Amino acid sequence: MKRDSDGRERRSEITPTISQVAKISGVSRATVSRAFTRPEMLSEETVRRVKAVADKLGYVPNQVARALSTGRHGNVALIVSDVANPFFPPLIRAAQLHADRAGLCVFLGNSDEDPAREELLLGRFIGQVEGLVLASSRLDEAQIRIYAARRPLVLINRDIEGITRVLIDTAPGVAAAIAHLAELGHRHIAYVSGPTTSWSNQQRRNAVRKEAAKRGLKVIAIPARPPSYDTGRLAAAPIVASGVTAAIAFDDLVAQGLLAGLAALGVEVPRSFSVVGCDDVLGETTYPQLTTVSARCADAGDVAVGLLLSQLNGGASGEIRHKLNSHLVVRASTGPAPAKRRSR
Amino acid sequence: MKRDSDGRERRSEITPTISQVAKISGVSRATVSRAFTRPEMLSEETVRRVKAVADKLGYVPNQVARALSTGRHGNVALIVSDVANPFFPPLIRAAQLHADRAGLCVFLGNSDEDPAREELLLGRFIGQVEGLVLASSRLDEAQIRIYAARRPLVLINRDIEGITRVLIDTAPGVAAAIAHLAELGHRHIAYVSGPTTSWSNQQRRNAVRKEAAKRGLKVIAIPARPPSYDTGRLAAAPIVASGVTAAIAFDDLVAQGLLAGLAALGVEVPRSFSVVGCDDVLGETTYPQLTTVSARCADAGDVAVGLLLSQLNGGASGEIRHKLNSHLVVRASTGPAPAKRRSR
DNA sequence: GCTTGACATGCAACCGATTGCATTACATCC
DNA sequence: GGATGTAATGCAATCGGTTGCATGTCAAGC
Repeated sequence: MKRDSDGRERRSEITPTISQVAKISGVSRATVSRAFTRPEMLSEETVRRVKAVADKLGYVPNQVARALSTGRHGNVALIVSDVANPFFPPLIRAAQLHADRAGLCVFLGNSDEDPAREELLLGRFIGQVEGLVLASSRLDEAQIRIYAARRPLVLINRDIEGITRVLIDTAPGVAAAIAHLAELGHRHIAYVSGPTTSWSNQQRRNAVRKEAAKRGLKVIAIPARPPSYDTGRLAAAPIVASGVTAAIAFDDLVAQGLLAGLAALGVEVPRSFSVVGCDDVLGETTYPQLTTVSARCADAGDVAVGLLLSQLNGGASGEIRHKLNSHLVVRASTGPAPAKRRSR
Repeated sequence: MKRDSDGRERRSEITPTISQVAKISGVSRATVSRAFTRPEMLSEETVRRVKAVADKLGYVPNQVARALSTGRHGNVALIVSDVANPFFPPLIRAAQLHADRAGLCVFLGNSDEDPAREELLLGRFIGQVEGLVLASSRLDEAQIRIYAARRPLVLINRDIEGITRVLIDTAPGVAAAIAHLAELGHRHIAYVSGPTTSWSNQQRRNAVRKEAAKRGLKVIAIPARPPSYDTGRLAAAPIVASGVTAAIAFDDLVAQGLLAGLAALGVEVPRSFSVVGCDDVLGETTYPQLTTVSARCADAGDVAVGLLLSQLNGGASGEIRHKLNSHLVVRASTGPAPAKRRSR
């Protein structure tokens, strides 16, 4: 390596190495190494002397070199499909926190819903992490299996047999939402659906259908694709036209758009129409405050990292399929079905 | 290193190394290395052959080993004060994207507004990154200088002399907002203020005062601390009581809360009251859509990484104080001052 | 035919740690 | 006194790459 050639290298001159510490304290490099990693092997006197020298020099063991020799990097990677989607920040935050407590650094990757980009990131990360968490991965199963064979890997909201995964099971919450609407007198409702390929959307749609059938409600499906504020807003017109008195949306963003669309059409919520969201990431900040299904996204991040850690520590690597249940959070966007519509 | 001793090591056996590729393609390790880093030194035929073998084996150069030998890690760190604050995700996303394009991996740190935690993260990152970006750092100046001496470092919304920094200058946008309100006939407005110690809040408050004085508007300040949806909502009552006809909030979250508070009080926006936000992170998803000052937070992330990169590539490391200007985005939460109030 | 040089490739040292296996010194025990 | 054990430390290989400096090959030039 050419040194002294530029600013970066010059900087590293003032970063002391194990050899310098060894020389100054008059011991071998091995001893310095052990003073930090296995001090019980050395005499107290030696440890004290070496550490004193290290302190004076400002020596800190080089993580990179250590990783090369031990294979332990102290890093994990988290790849999400879109940092800016309000579903992810709480998840990221929780994952982060858990990793921090374990002394691990977190690489964050943003796949932008693009499998190719996701794989690129994976390739860059895999060599410098101990494990990976993939949230809402769009990669095909075969690819995921290849990476999972190389490093411990945990999936969030992706259901692949044999790979540790955390699934947010919104079915109970959605069922509760339908029950809630039924009790309020609604007989005819809409499901504003998300991506057809999404595991979450399938879950939610099935839960809506099942519970509605049980309660004798009629359900129509109106798409909002891709799920966003705008597609939610645009769904308002067909929904109102369809004559339903309530709608349950694929996620909070869609629900929020729907709320705006309804307001623009002069439909008052919850007086003349009820809206239920999903994920509970915006609920308190909409007007009216949104009744929604709590998806516990923060828990998902926390649990995923927890499972990863236990796998790293040689925990059982058997089939783990962790389900997070959900519940309904009733706020102000749902109310009794309007009489005139109900009688229709 | 003891191999075969546990799952992790066994896994790494199937991670191909440069030696395996070299052996199979019948060349030296140096040649394989060059096939990836300096292919122009080799014959086309050799490069093709080596790459074919590498592809078949799934070989990817080990970043850690490369970093050890070159001193270049290919990583940068981004530390923010709160991932979950809507201001940051767009910033993170943009920073991420820029780093990605440069082939760099991003460590994300979440300081949770805690200087001690921030320093802990910094210590963990510093040894394995080429540079750092600190957004809204809470660390004291001396600490920041120490780290900046070890690695290229860029600050966002923190103004420390001699350290490269990106400052989001919201003054022009705020001034435009005041002008906008003045033109709509408002004569008496409120500034819903944020944290007193915040650089951004100081900026914004001063801009409001200055422009209002210029236009002969009266301004009162109503605090919303800490800035949040809830404190914004609670500010609605005193604001309405004060008799002003418009308010400009410290950030979008506060503005959104205010919107909700006003609606709860039966005050129609924008018919009888106008609201302006700041940051433009929620504007399109509120109802009514929020008129707000675009703070270009995404640009801040992008520019910060850009500056970091140019510093890494030996660019001028002179005093850089990059200001991002702002502009007003007019949506639906502002309108003409109500006649009855104006005449008051 | 021999020098010259460009081009392609290999050799081996190096980056900064960790760690299995000596080696040394000294105390203990028979 | 010599064998044995144990605690403290050093030696040197290793992790997986990069790179300065040979070395070898072949065609062009004289």
